[in-house]
Amino acid sequence: MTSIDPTASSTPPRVSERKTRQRERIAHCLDAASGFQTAQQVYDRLRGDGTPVSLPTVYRTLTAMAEGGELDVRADDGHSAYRRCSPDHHHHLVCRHCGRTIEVQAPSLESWATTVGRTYGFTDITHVTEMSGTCPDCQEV
Amino acid sequence: MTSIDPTASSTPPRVSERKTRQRERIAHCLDAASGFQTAQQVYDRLRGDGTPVSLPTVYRTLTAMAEGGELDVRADDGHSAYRRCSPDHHHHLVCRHCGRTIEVQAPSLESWATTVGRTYGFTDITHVTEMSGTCPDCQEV
DNA sequence: GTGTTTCATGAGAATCATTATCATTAAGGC
DNA sequence: GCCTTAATGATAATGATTCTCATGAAACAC
Repeated sequence: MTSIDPTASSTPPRVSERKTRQRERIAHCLDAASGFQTAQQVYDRLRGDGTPVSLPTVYRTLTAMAEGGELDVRADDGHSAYRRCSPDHHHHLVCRHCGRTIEVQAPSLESWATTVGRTYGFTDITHVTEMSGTCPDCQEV
Repeated sequence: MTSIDPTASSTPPRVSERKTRQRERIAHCLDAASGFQTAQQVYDRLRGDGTPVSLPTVYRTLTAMAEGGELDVRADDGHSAYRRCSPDHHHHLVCRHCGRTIEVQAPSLESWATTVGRTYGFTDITHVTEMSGTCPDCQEV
């Protein structure tokens, strides 16, 4: 009944990612910004640059990138904001005034987190640290 | 034209917080849960308990509590989720399966964050750390 | 280069969480 | 108990995000 026709070309499930101009531009827009951006901001910026793109495409692309681990997501008031994030583990130091973001490596934190987790019987520990402060440029009054 | 009547009683701006049954119940609902809850979840739960409350009230109360620093906010997919959070500084250890949350004190982290921030010229450093893992109860297969 | 397949895009509508409006209710102080 | 005023609830409105489906363009085979 449910036998599969062996002559049929069994197309393996493919999750291809076609390279389109829109995706390139969206990725580039995220690279250029140092902080979080909402989908609407990315959209406005691209339209301002003369890149033809639609809002649904921006949403789709951002969501896909976030699922692929390329982006950090944050709740910014009622809506989501996205930030480029290198795949290797690290932490962030964010200026709370201008939004400038610095990625920080912190090997000592890794072992610390694992130790703390073990204390409570937790395994498979991962962690995220965000630091906020005032950056040098924003300290001048 | 636009002069203000000096005889009018100049009521000073007051920000009082009246104690109502709804607010008590919402706060209690947050205390009872160990993890994040959305406004809708809080609403459903209270209605299930027979507490008469409206969705706008839940939203208003959660927003007010979050602004008052009593709650943590997180983007859960498209909507916001709230979690009770004691006012003194601490960190969280969250089970990624059942959502159970443990608050962890970590004095050494404080000085570490400040040091890292200073390295980059940042001042007034604050930080947030979230650890995820598998709790003992969820490890049994 | 041309044809074919299939995924990505865009325009618009639809969905759904969240917020605003406003009449009504009930705290808190007298 | 009365008064003032903030809180609530019902409903509508807002607005971000997602869905639908027809069209356009990559990727690939020939």
